[in-house]
Amino acid sequence: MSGTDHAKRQTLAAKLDHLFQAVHPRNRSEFSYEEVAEAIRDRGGPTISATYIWQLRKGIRDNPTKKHLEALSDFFGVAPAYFFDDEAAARIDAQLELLTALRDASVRQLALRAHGLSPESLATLTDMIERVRQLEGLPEDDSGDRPRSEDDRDEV
Amino acid sequence: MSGTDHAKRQTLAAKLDHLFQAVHPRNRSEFSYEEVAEAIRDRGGPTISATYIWQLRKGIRDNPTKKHLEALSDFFGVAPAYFFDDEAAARIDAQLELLTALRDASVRQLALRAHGLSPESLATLTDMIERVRQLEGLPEDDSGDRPRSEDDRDEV
DNA sequence: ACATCTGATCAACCTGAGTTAATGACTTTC
DNA sequence: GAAAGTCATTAACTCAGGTTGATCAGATGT
Repeated sequence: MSGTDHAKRQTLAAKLDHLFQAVHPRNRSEFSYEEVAEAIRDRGGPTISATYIWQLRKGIRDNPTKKHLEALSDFFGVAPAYFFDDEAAARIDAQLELLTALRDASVRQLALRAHGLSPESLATLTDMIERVRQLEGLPEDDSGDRPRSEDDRDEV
Repeated sequence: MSGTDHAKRQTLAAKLDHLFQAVHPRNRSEFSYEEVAEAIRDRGGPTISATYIWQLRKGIRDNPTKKHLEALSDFFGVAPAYFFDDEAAARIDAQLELLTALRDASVRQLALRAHGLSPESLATLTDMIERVRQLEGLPEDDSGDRPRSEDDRDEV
């Protein structure tokens, strides 16, 4: 809200933590640090130790090198800008949120069945869902976002 | 033109070199390494040595840390993505090229006078300029870009 | 209850990112 | 034309970025 300067409030650790939570294979828990490290090595990236990834996530180390930033952003399927620009991070987070939602098989099913309905019907249904959310005591939606799929990763 | 994968051909050194050439104060030559280092320190950035900036530009060192990338991109007035994504770099380069052109007082004058002319007249004039370029043996233009000014730096 | 495995955390260590100080080339000034 | 200044380049060194190996906590099996 305050705005003397533009960025930096969201720490690297927080962003990386968010990525761990948001992107991981279906019906599995988060990636382990070892898995991430190994996957990065395998796909031709630089060597990176599991411990170091942990340190970054916990905030013990911030300030990784260019190559490690590239490797991590590549692995999690986000642009390197994610770790710099907070605005870009917010935009990407919106997409990640969608992907997180789609990990729920029922939600996925619902989305698939909704495809092809008329705009009017969709609007009505969205209204109804909002009504139900209220009944269940869930938070209101305030995001005016539009999903985009640029490059599907195998894991989501 | 070839396109097995998408990025990385443009080295960090080349990009930094480009920045040095493109952005510097009017009627002055490039910034010295000491000037850049000092300016970065002064504006509250991390400490960075002139020698190191030189090493990065010459390609002796690539792989700077996050903080140094932020500092450099901030100083030159480009997004950090400039050093990562080649596509973003190309876009930003188009803007920088314009700014470089506008350092020439005559070109600036020409641009100002052209403002307000009808699209037809502008098209005709652009054609004529292209003709003159050919006569003078200058390279053809192949970019279909549109300038944008997002944030004017005091030096250009 | 014990053995084994897997993954997070800790602590000691090592390498390369980044600095400092010296050298040389090239101007400028008195 | 010698002195003083500026800036790119080199080489030697320091320290923080990053690794390795050990330890701890929980899960799973027998």
